[in-house]
Amino acid sequence: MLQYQADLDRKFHALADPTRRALLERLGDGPAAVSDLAAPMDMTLTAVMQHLGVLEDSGLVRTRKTGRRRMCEIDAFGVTVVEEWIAHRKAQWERRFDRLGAVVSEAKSAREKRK
Amino acid sequence: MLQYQADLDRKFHALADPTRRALLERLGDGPAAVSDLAAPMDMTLTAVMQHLGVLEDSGLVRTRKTGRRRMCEIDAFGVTVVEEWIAHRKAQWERRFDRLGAVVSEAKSAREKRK
DNA sequence: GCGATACTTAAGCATATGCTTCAGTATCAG
DNA sequence: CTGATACTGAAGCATATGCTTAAGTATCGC
Repeated sequence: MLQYQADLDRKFHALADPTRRALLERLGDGPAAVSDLAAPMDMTLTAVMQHLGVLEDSGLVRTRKTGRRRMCEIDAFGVTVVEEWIAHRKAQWERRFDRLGAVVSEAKSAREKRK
Repeated sequence: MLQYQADLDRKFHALADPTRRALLERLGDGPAAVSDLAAPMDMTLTAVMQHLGVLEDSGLVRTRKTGRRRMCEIDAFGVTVVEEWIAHRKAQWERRFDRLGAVVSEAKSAREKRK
């Protein structure tokens, strides 16, 4: 549970940066090497490497070294926890709205009866 | 578009903290005053207020002052952008997997033909 | 009115984040 | 072999974050 929270922390944090989201979008088209990812970015290779480090630690991206290049790719299952957390929250809110709705219609039918 | 990115930044950042996620879960049961939210937390009221400030700035929570109390509630539409961003990414990855699948089956039928 | 309640504001502080530069090390290509 | 390429690692630095304490202000309940 503690580990679960830490995982969500890392994943939401990883997603909370426009550069990292751009990297994920680029990686959505397919695997790429660090320098390919860095080329269009307006910052140093080192900075991009650090962002990739955050993404990898969060489990959203996997990388492996081949020769002198490090290939990066999306870990498609990485976002699942995030998706599920949001889905659960929405379900909770909707249950509440349903109950509110029930109360409202009860009140309404009570008014009907008095007629 | 710039504003869109900043909005995602704020929302993902707001969600990247266990205390703030706990506040959202609590608010999922219905509106509550700041001190009610702070009571079960292991930190000062001021700290909880600051977390609520982050949540409100991000558009995930709305608050209004009634008397000396400040009531807080979920803004159910606040997460929509976040949900959609994730949905779009997943769709992108899946399109890619489909194309990969197509390539694989083309190669396979090419092998079949050679038989 | 007046003390208790519910925030509010400001300041301070330790740590984390997002960058940079610079000096490596490990491949690869000719 | 040798120079270019592709990272890697360590510092350093400005700003942001997550907290705290302390001193307000504005209701509320008796």
